[in-house]
Amino acid sequence: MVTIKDLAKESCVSVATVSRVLNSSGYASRDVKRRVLEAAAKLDYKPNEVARALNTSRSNIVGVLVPDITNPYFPKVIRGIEDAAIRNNYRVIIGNTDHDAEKEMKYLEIFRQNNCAGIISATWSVSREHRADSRPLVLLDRVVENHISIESDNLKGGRLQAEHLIESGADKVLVVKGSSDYSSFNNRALGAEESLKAHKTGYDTLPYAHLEQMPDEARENFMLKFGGIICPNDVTACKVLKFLATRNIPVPGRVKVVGYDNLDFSEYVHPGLTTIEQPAYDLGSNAFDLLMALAAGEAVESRIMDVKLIRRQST
Amino acid sequence: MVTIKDLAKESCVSVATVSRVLNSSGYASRDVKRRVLEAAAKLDYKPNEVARALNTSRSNIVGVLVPDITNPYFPKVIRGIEDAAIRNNYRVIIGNTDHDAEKEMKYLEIFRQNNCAGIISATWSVSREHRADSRPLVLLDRVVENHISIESDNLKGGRLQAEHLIESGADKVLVVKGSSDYSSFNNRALGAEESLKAHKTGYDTLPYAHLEQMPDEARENFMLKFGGIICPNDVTACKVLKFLATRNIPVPGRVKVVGYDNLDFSEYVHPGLTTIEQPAYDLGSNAFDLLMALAAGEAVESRIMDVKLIRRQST
DNA sequence: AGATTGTGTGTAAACGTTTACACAGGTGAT
DNA sequence: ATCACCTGTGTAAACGTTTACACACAATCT
Repeated sequence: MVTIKDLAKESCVSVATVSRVLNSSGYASRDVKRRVLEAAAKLDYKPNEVARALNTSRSNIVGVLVPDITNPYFPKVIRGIEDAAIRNNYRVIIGNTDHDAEKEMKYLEIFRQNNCAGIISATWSVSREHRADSRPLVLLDRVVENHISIESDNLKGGRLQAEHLIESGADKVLVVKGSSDYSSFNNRALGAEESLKAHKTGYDTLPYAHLEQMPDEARENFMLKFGGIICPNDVTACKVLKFLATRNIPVPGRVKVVGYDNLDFSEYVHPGLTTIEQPAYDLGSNAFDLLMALAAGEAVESRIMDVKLIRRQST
Repeated sequence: MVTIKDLAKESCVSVATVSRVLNSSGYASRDVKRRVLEAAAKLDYKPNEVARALNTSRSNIVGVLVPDITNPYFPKVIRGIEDAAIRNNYRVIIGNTDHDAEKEMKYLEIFRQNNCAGIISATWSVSREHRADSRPLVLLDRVVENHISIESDNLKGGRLQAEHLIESGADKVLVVKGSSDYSSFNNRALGAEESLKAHKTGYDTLPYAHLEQMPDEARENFMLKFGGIICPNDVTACKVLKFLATRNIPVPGRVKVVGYDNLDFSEYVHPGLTTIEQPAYDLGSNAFDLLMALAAGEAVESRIMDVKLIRRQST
């Protein structure tokens, strides 16, 4: 491994000077600068990030916490973070928490042990434990008092879902709910209910978990009471679509279905899934930008990103 | 941050002794052991991984290279790696290479700068550049001479696809090919063709890229020449399914479709996709185990994992 | 002329570990 | 009694950086 010492020897200056030239901090004469830079190029010098992190107590690694990378919503978000990170010469360590507070804490500890520069978290119980830690933190898709967060406009998304169904002529609507642990799911349902009430459209709500455990016969009968179904995300919507197809219930003829997320494969199911697009990738890259601003001590504000309706054949 | 020095002070021994106790290396009296361990518990000491990595020139981070985490096949693999890593007190840094050799090199450099313990790579051009590096390397889903690799049995998978179609009574079969840059895709097609020949079943092959750019009319007519379609992966299969549904071609009545991967959503498309399941998660965790064995200097051999047919309604 | 300021460079400490080496005391064999 | 060896502990160097501090010299100001 070629170190700063090799450069010092090669260019006949001290390591301090080399460091200063490389980081453009402090003074250096034209000639010395040239010599150091040439030596660095000649020896193909790359600074050791570990040594740097040790010295400055701050690595260029950011920790990212997600419930489960296997959930198809997250890869895009992560890719957004990763790309932004690399552009800024940062790396990303991902932790899957499985909604488990203990795993979260374990990862937080790991991030600390690695002198991570900051944390982006899409899971829920962090904030309390995080208080002991002074590392910058950006919350993704969940809002907690006194923390910077970034999310998409879930209320609006919910409203769009409902309005679209109403416009498409659905008489009575079923609002399928996601896990109530997440503010994002709650807000989507809230937005939808708000619109349905405003338009005086009849509706019912039901957590997906309940729907799933109903026997097929009962589930079919229950669903047939509605002309439109609002789902908390596309995965759920696809399961609903699948069920309806299996029971030979025409979509959108008999019942219309609208999802949320606009996952890649929502385009490929049949009928194509009408859904709300959230800018998953941008959510990730903006989260990273916020984190950097935070780390730089800038005044930053939480951000809400816009969503839009994607019309397809399921409505 | 509580350091080894604090422990030394607290338990009235030198830092060297503390380090030895903590790592169970070298001697230590019963009493000293107890005092150090108690101090560590009392102060909630966690070793700083950066300092350790600097000293030993080996961090407990492994680098993972994938083409694109957004490709739905990879999250499972990565999750497998991640879980195995955490179990062994390792962390994972992921790099998306987008099949770009330059990005690969950049990530390899980054891994080096971070004193990474090893590399798991699912991309193609690494091996040549890697030679300068002595870091342990495990190749995933691709085989290269003189490198340890792990993959699923693509030849067998291809055979299973073909045999199943033949059994289901498909007269003539279309083998849709994936990118020829990947040995995995090539082997799948090879296995399929092998079986088709053995059973004297007529077939044709076509890269998916070609299929995709045909006008709808022509594509329909072309597809209707076959009773069965073999796809290189589930994403492709879903696109094909979608096209057939749009053109009102009955599946499996008129044409049967078989995919490869058994992604989560393959169960939720309609009709449910018959496919080959590869153990993505286990591929990942086994890759990590191989890497550890390699790093420990053990003699390890490349591994091939079994695949199996998942029957659903598309055939 | 002397004081002040700006520029350029080196010395050495620090970050938090691990580990080679030295040394001391105890045990058992000769 | 001498030697060898094992056990237990401390000192200090090393890993590759950054940076506080000191110093030297030149230019500018009074």
